[in-house]
Amino acid sequence: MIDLILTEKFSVASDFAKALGVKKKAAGCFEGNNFVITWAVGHLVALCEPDEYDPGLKKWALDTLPLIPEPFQYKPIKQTYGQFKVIKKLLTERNFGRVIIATDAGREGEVIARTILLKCGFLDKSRILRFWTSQALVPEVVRNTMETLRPIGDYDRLWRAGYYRQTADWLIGMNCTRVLTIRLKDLFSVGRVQTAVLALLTDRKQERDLFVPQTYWTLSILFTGDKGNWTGIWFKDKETRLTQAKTAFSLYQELKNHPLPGMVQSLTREKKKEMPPYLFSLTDLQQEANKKFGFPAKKTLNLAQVLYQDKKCLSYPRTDSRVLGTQNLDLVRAILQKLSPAYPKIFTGVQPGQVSLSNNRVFNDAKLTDHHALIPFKPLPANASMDESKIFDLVIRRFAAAFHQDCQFESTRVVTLFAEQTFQTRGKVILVEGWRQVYPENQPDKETEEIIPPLAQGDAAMAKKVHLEEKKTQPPPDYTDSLLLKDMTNPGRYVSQENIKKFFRGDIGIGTQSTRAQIIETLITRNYIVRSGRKLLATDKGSYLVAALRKCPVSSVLTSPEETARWEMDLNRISLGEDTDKGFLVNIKRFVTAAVAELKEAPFELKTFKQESQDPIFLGHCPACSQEVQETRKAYACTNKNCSFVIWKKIAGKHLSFRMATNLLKYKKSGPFKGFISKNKKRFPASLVIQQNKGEWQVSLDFEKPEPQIKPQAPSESVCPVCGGKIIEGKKGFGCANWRPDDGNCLFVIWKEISGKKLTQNNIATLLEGKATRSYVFKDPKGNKFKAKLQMVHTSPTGDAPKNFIIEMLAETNIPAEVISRVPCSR
DNA sequence: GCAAGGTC
Repeated sequence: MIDLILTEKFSVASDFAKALGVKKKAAGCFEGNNFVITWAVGHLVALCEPDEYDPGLKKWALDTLPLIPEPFQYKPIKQTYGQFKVIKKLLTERNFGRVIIATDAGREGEVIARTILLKCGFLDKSRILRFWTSQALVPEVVRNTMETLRPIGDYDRLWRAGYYRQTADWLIGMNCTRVLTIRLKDLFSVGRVQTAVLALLTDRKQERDLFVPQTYWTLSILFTGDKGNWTGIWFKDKETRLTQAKTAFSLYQELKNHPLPGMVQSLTREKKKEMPPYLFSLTDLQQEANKKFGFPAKKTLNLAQVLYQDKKCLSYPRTDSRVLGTQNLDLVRAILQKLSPAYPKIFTGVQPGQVSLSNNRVFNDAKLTDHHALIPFKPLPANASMDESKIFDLVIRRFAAAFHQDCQFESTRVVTLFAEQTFQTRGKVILVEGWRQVYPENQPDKETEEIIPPLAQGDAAMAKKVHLEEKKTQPPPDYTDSLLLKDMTNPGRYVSQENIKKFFRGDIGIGTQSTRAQIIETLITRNYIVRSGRKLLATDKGSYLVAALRKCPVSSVLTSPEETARWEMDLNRISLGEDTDKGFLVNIKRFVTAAVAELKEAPFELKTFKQESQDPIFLGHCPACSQEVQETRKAYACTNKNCSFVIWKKIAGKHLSFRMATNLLKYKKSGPFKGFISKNKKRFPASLVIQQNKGEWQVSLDFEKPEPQIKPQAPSESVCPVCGGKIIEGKKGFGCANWRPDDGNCLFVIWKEISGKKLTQNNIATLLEGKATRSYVFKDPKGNKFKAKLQMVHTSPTGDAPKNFIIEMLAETNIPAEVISRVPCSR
């Protein structure tokens, strides 16, 4: 008999095919060796829209609410109908011995499988088995798990929890959105996740608006003694702040005029350890990329998806886990072997002893969720973009760090007594770098780090200088993607009850890995929040919605992360079978009915909202004048008023996406694309080019065969990556034309000669594009020859200096490989 | 015109 295997996505199906020796690929499935392996594309089946129950519900009207379908119905999703048909055909036309469900091991995976089976009318549970593992699907894991298939009935509870999640979200979303939109006369979407997240943002805004900074003072003394200098900060009862001006100034005077030396009162040295960070979950990666590079959560997800799907060098990115399964030890060994020679500096400190199952910060089955942590599979392919390589770099460093030893340091605390007051000095000396050697840029700054002389108790301390500093208390910071993701993952801090708090920490969040980035974008498109630089700020419209809901005792629950996370906890209990679950949906229906009734009657004050101005997003630079090009309603147009350059969004009947326009600007040529429509309504393919026509820069269609990507021929056709100015040739380098102080004093330059190698114009053009050159021979200062590639990269160590470029010299074997040396792009 | 959850 032949068995059917159904996976959640194509990549998993191909893992199965490999493990089970199935070669032949039929339409929409693999077949051979007594298996047919097919796949879903995430959800293939969705809950019906209101008007699919009743066409009358197309119109939004108060008297049709609440909408509570009995029973709920499912429909195949249009976009993936093709794959649904393949599965349906297999299930109905062929007689399989067993149907093995191998969707992801979690609640949504169960929903995906069950709704497909339901919609295909395949209900013979005796033949359905569940494949269940969260380990990385290397062939051995697939084969082992195939030996321990479970009856599908074991997962009925999980399916029920998933069904409740799905229907509860539908009921809350459809009903509350409709009633509020009608009552407030403007589109106001409401949902279990989005509204709770919005409330975090509006609360933060309010907190900051109402914040009154308090002035306080700190006092410090630069002490000097036989052994050297150290700075002590005044403290009393663990408090270093002086809140009264009078006290602060009189103490300052007293210390300044104090004639006698003080002495070292106590000195404590403590050895401490810091364990390596956990491997990345998606949210962790998004937070880190946002902090380091300012990437929005969605951008990081997209980049990771490309690295997983196209470049195949990262594992599946949408994961909640920070650990791997114990069956993946050999996989880890193999990966380390592949990566170590490619990135020797990063992997040199890996401890073989840490690559073992006793390292339960890495290998921990109990902490595995649907997927395992995000890890690298192989070196980054050479065709990766700069942004992709940044993400990859974060992941391999995390991976390497996990197998290093702890960082060990000695922390020292000195208390100095002076004028009967106490002063503390803290120092930290790293004894064993351990995993921190993977993050050289994060080392404490040698110059600012206090180096404490080898003091001993009783040493005399002379005051060299007394320093009084006035400071102000700070409000909590505005949300960024990073901070918001953190609070969505860990809403524990919003929970008042201590016992629940524990459970929330880590285990329960608002939204899921796959959707958190999307939720942020949804709030933006609904005009509830705006992006301003790296910040995410609630708009008046967002604050108005939250305030309106909070006036209503029942509906206000939606604005409470605590309450919505509690629902999530109930669902968890249902999936574990720890709860009689009958009440859940009844309660949700009761809630929705009460909320709708309340919102129908509530006395709202109507307000209208203008669309708040967004920070414009630039596509690139204008070929005519080098100013920024920006998206408008109908076009992508130059922001310079005196320049008429424009790329229309519709050309010959075809819509140009933001991405297409961006590429077109960057390479002056993009495509070919299908789907242009001629005057006699025929469809035809063409490329888009930007070229000069009678002195005017224009977009036109090009029917020639596609050429490989066009590079700027000369550096002078490129623009300065710092300020967008023209690049001009100087004696020793190509630099920014805006170098004069009056023009912006831009100091960007690429020197014509680097370590003995003279760069060609082509080299410089390549560098300006952000790409790596081919390998050349260079000479170090001692005259030794070495081979390397050059690539210009963007450095922003603290996030405060966004426009700083350097040229890295990369060892020739791999990209982004070992950086041998760096040359700043600055005069 | 609406949710949240998958995957692309």
